[in-house]
Amino acid sequence: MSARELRDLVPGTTARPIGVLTGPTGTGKSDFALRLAREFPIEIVSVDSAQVYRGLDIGSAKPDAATRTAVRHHLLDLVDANAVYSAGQFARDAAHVIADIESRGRVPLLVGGTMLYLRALIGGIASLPKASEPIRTQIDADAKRLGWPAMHVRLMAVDAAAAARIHPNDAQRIQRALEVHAATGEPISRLQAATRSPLAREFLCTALVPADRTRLHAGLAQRFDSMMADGLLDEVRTLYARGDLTADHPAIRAVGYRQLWSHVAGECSLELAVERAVAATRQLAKRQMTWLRSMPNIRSFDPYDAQSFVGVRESLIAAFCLV
RNA sequence: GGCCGGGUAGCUCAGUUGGUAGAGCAGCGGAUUGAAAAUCCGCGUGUCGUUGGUUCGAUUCCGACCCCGGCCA
Repeated sequence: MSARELRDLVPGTTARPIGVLTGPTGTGKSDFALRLAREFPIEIVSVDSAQVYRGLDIGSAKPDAATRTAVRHHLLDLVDANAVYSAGQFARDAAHVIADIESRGRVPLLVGGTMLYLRALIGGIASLPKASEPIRTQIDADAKRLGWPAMHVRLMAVDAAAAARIHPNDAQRIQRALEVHAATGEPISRLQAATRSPLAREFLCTALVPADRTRLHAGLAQRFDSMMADGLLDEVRTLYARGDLTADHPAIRAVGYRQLWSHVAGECSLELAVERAVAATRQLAKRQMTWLRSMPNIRSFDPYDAQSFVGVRESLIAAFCLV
């Protein structure tokens, strides 16, 4: 389908659709994107919650300097490893970067597997207050005293709709809902109901989804081994040696980093840390595939099928061709 | 070769005073709105090493055999 035909199908769409290449970790999304960039005037917009952190290079599979010189990449190395980045920030940053790329006559291609970020950009994310340390500290203190189920009861009193959706054991979401209520006086469920997309654009979503999970699992183990060979442990030691980071920082909670961190901290053997890291990678891939199954209008290809590149290219071409 | 431990879910192990068994991890399914590579929810039939015996009934008791540790020769 040409871009023009697609525009005809979607009344009111004036611009070219935005191409998205996603899929679980370790399926070769970046390689596909780089190949496409040889043929089209593409700039890559990373959709990756770990690659935004400076200092997380090997374990986040961040493209190296040579690759970044050859093809321009965006939304990498945005913040320090001690910072807290977010889906809301991503949606804003991505919208700006896309506008910038297009203003220069180039074509953005979104590449990555952080599905919440993708959803925040495509489907939008409510205008909510950002995280507040003082409020979270207070909520944590109460929770420690009363337990999270009691905090869930408290949430039920101020926001029954949110409480109904959030499990009494889901500390993270209970905390966020209480935080938003404390900061705004409004129930988070009401604010979320007003969600709108920051970009009034169509997205052409294409995914690399392995049909054979056994093969994916073998590939993930292999990829972790090669990250270790590339010096991942030293990278984690360097982060550890800074002294200002803890296991609670989002960057250190990332797959691979978290497990090696606990080894560096003397909590488990390297062998066990590696085994746990590889298992965590499999679990991440599984959760990503769960997101993918529920995403409408997405075209999937098997990364292990040699013909898939052709399909992915065809699938995205309406986003790349100028009209 | 002898003695002692052990052989139960993919892995590590618990348990059944005899009525065919359950935890953690892994795996699988799901949710997902500023931590999301996060967080949370749900899913447990497996020749209870093999084979004889006792018994209404054996994974459980007894015998033999096989395998894995350890000690002794």
